[in-house]
Amino acid sequence: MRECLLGGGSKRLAIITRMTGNVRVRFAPSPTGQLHVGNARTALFNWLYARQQQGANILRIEDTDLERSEARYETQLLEDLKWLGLNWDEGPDVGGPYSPYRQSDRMPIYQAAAERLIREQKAYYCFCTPQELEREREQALAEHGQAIYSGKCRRLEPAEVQRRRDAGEGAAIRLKIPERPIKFHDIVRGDVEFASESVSDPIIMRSSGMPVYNYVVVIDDAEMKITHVIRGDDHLSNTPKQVALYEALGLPVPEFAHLSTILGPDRERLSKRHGATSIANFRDMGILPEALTNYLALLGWAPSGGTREIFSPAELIKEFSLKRVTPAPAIFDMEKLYWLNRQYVKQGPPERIQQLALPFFQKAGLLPENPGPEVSKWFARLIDLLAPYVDKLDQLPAKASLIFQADASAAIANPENAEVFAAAKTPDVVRAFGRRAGSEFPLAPERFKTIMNEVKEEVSVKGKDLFHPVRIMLIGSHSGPEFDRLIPLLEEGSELPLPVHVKSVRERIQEFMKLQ
RNA sequence: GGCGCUAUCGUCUAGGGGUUAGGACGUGAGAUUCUCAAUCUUAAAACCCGGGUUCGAUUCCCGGUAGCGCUACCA
Repeated sequence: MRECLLGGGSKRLAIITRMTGNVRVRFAPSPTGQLHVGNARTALFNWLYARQQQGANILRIEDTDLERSEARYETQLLEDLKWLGLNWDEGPDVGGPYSPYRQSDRMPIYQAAAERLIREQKAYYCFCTPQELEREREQALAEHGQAIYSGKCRRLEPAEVQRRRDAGEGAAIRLKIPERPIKFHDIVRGDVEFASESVSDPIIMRSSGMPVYNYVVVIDDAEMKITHVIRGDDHLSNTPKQVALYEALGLPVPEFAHLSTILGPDRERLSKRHGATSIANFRDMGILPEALTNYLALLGWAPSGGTREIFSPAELIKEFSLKRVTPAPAIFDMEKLYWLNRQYVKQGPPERIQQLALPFFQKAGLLPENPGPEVSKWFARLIDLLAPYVDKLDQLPAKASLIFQADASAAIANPENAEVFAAAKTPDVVRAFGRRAGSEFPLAPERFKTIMNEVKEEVSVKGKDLFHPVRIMLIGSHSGPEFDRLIPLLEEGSELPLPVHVKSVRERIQEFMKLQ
C-alpha cells in the first residue's frame, strides 16, 4: 500500500485519501523525556480516531528545542508507542508523502513561509531586545494588567526596517494579529472566542533564525494536511495565535479537540513526583499495554450508557467518539488501573500472560534464560496458580516465594504464625503429618488427602486447626493456595533444572521436623 | 494581575427541565473457602454557592468561588 502510494503519484493519493475519509491526525511529541501517561492518552485518542475513521495517523517529532531534545528519547518514544499498540502510517521512521517528519529537518520550509508572510506584510521584523521586552511587559502589567506586546515594531517605516536589516541588526519575526475577535470551534469544548486585545503579536522566528513552536506546529499541520488537531488543553490558549496564522497563510483551519489535563491525587498536574507516570514505569511494573490503554481511554471518555468499563483496543476503536470526550480534568487513579490490569491478567490468554511474566522471573533469577519445554509447562501452571493473587506482573516473583523459598526457621519465628503454634493441638498435627508424609516422594494429591484424613482421626482436629499447621510446614504461612494445586507444583518443580532449587514436600517436612 | 478552560459520590464517569440521579474503582458488611487472594451479594457515599428563566432546575442563562492552563525570542 505504501509503495503504491508513493509510486502512484498524486492522483493515486487523492483516490486513497478520499477512500479513507480524508481524516488525518497527528501525535507530535517532543523528544525531551520519557513518554508520560498524559501524552500517551493524547496519542491514544489520535490513534483511536484515525483508526475508527479509517484515516491516517501521523507521528511527527517536535525537536525545535535543540537544547532539550535528545535522539535517545526519540527512540524510546517510538518503542513506548509500539508497546502500547499504537501504530502510525507516516512518521520519521517509516516516511510518508509529507516527509520529513522531524521538525529539525524542516527548517527551510519554515524559513520560506516566514519570508512569504513578511513579503505579504502579514508579519514584520521586530528589533526589540529581550531586555526591552521585559521592561515593557512589566510596565504594561502595572498599567493595565495585560502583558501584551506593544506592537512598536509593527509601525516601523519600511525604509527604516531595511536600513536596520542592512546594518545587520538582529530581528525576530512577529505575526500581525488581526484586530477582531478570533473564534474557533473545539469538538470537546464548543465555540471558543478570544478578544484580539488579549492576544499578543507572537514571535514566529527568533532573531537566531530558529522558528518558534507555535509557528512550526501550524506550518506542519497545514503542510501535512492535518484535519483534526487532538492535543492537550495546555495548548488551548495558544490556539488563537495559531488560528490567526492559518488565516494569514490562507490555509484551512483544522478541527480542534483539546483534551483535559490528567492530574495527580493532589489535583496538581500529574508529574514525576507523583510516582510512576511514564509508560516505561508501567511496563516495568507489569501493567499490560491493553490494560493501560483501556484505563487511559476511560480517563476523559465514556461510552454512551456509561456502564461498560472493559474494552479491548478493537472495541475502543468501534465505540470511541471525540464528541463524548469530557472537558473536565481527571485525576489519575492507580487503584483503578490495577483493578483493570487484574482483569486482563486473569482473563487474558494464559500463554500471553506467561510470556509477559517470564522476564520478571528471569530478572529475579528464578528461571533460566532459555527454559526448556518441561520448565515452561511447569511455569505455565505456576502462573495460573499465582495470577489471581496479583495486580501487576512484577508482584509475581514475590508471590512465588512460597514455591521457591522454604525456610523452616523463618516460618517458626514469624509472629504471624504465633497463634497457630500456640494452639494446643498443633504439635500433634505436626508430628502426625510429618511422620506420614515426611518420607513420601512424590506425594500425590490423593495420597495427601488420605494422610490428612488419618491425621484428622488421630489428633481429632479439623478445619483450620488441621490445615494451618500443615500449610505452615509446606510454605511457611497459614494462608495460601489450595493444596491440590500447590503440591504437584512443588513435587514436579523439585525435579526440574531451575536456578533455584524448589524443595519437595518431603524436603520441606524433614527440615521442619529437624527444628522441632 | 489579565485572558481562557472546568465544576455529578473520596476517584473515574452516565444522565439530563419532572429520575428512587445509574455504573465502576476504593471503603464497610455478608456469602463461599481449611486460610489468604480471587469471586458473588449488599450497604454507605454526589449534582460547588448565589441569582435569573420556568409551573418546576442538578440540568438552560448570568454572577461568585475554587481548581487548572496560558500569559517566553520553552514545547
